[in-house]
Amino acid sequence: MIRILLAEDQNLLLGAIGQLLALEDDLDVVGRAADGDEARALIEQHRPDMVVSDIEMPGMTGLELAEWLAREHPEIRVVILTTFARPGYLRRALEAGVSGYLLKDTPAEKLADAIRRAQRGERVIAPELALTAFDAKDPLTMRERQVLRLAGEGISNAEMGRRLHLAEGTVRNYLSEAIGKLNADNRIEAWRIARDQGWL
Amino acid sequence: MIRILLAEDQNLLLGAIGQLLALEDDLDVVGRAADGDEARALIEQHRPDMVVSDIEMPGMTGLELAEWLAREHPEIRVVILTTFARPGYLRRALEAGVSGYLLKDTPAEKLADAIRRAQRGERVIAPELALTAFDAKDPLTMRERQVLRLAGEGISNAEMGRRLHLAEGTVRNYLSEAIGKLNADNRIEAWRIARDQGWL
DNA sequence: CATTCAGCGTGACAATTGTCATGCGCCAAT
DNA sequence: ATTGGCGCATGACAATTGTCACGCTGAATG
Repeated sequence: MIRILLAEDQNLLLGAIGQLLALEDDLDVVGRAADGDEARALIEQHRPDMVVSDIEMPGMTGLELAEWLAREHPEIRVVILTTFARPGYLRRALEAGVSGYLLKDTPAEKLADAIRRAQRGERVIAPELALTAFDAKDPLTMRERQVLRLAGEGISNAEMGRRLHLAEGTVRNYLSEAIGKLNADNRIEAWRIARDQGWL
Repeated sequence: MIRILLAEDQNLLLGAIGQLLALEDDLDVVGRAADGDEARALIEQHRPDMVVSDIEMPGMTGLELAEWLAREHPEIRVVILTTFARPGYLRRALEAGVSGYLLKDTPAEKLADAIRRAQRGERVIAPELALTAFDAKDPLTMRERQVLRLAGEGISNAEMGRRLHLAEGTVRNYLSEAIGKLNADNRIEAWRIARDQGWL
């Protein structure tokens, strides 16, 4: 019997796959969490064999959860289940030692099977992603990432300077660096590229 | 027996709620589609009592599907099931005469119930949205919408001018209009506001 | 049928954004 | 102990973006 904890912020999906997995007789869903912090609490309480988690959740993300598990409970396997085929996410997940990385458009029938394979020690990666895993490495520095994130929200250079305690010119410089590194033509394009790679 | 057709591009969710609904003995899932066009074909074929559809799908969106159903098969009820609490989406859905508008973070248990109520003729709206339905109406003109969409992809004014066969100054003007109407400070903020309202 | 008004289109000018050269400190490799 | 590279920080200058005043059209209103 594989004891599973689910973390997924979309309630409908949380409930639906919960029921789906509960129908399998070798799987037992011991807990359901709607965000990373709740997941962590339930993990301490139930000590499941495996955590199946979304990435983008309020509070602690699935990647942070995976990294925390690798440190604190390395015996608990992790399967990431996400909408986003972002290379940077996969890379980070693999670096956290996850056993699986599946996309939410996997057919439902395959999920239980993937979980079993992961539990047996196999590493289960969505085939669309297996290739792209090791292409580009994040070239951004912390400062560049900061300004890019803010730029994506439509914040002006002047305002960024104020928030980060930098001269406006400095902010412009980081943005320009980022735009250059990402081969973009402006901040918006740069932001989209970085986001799609999972670098923000 | 309520005969249902599901349209949802996230396969996992499509399969999971399909199974979930099939467990109810007064509900029958007669077809599953992964995009709007497939949904339309299956509707012609099966003539379900109700269509449960996502909004953002490749090809024909759920809103377009709802509008088409209102014209071609007004007897078929529509329930929209989406991630996005965007007022503009709800408004448009209601104008297409849908019977329900639910968010994907509804607990799974409530879904079947909402479907039954919708089938009985009730109009089921996610409570978070019931209020916001009739606040702001889309103030954008077609041109403004066009340039805003392109701006959101990081396209420069010059390039937009080329694509739309307009002088660069004209493009700048539409953007400026849009920024003004939306009370934004720049194109990015304007784009985000419009998108969050469901106006793009 | 005159008038008003909204949408489309434009260019001049102002403000913001992007690029580049430069300097500083730190650390790792010679 | 140097040297070279990288990240951080800045300002001058160039390019792009944002604002405004304006003209044109057609549809709606009186």
